[in-house]
Amino acid sequence: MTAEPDGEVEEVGNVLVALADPTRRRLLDLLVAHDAVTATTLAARLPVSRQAIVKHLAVLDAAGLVVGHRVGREVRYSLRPAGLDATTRWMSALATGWDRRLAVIKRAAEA
Amino acid sequence: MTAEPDGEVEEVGNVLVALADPTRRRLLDLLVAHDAVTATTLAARLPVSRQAIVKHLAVLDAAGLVVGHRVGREVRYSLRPAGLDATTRWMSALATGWDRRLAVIKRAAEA
DNA sequence: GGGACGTGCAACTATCGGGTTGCACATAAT
DNA sequence: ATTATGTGCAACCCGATAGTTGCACGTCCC
Repeated sequence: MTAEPDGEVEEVGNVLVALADPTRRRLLDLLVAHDAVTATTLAARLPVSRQAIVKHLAVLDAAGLVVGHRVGREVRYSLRPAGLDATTRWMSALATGWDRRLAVIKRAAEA
Repeated sequence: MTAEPDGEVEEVGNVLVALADPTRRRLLDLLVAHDAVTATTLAARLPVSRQAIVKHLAVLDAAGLVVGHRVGREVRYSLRPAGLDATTRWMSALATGWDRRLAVIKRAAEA
């Protein structure tokens, strides 16, 4: 009914899963502060091992929220703002959908 | 620095975790279509048992996305649109924060 | 009262996800 | 050439979670 581009729904799912983890959210915060940072550097600022960070970055990358590009022997990770777009849209659409639905119910209740 | 109301961040986390599960999302969709529905009814429309549904509804309730009120021997569940508000705000703030940050970086790169 | 229907609680299983350690490999730096 | 630093890969541990089944209890209907 809403004419979804189909792959969109899976993309949103990936982003939601990615954002559901607190360590991953902290990671994104760190990336806002310092762009193009290496996994090792990030690990120094969080209470988990570098490999844990790498796994998290892989999840964020799969969700399209982050990219890593190689510079010599190190890999610098950066944010990817466009990765949030679809999910932000999905979420506000959900919210307005709920509100509209609720309005209908309320109106019906008053009849 | 952003003067968060503190408990807000945990609330957002709960909502993100709740939305991360596909079955839970389908459940919310069903609730948009039919308000004030019982867990048994919902179970009939999904490929999982009633108890699984009940657990999911408990998670959604803890996240503030849903409420159940008792009517006789049955419990009817309804959406709770306000539960989305904080998370929606959090997310668009995140998006605009990223964009601003990116703009700064771009400007610096051109200098 | 007695069946039917819906809910609540508990135990149990199995998979997934976040985290760890250990080591091999590649790229700098001296 | 040797050392140091950073990445990549694999095996493993453990707690959380999505799911199940089974049964007891409350409530409506005849």
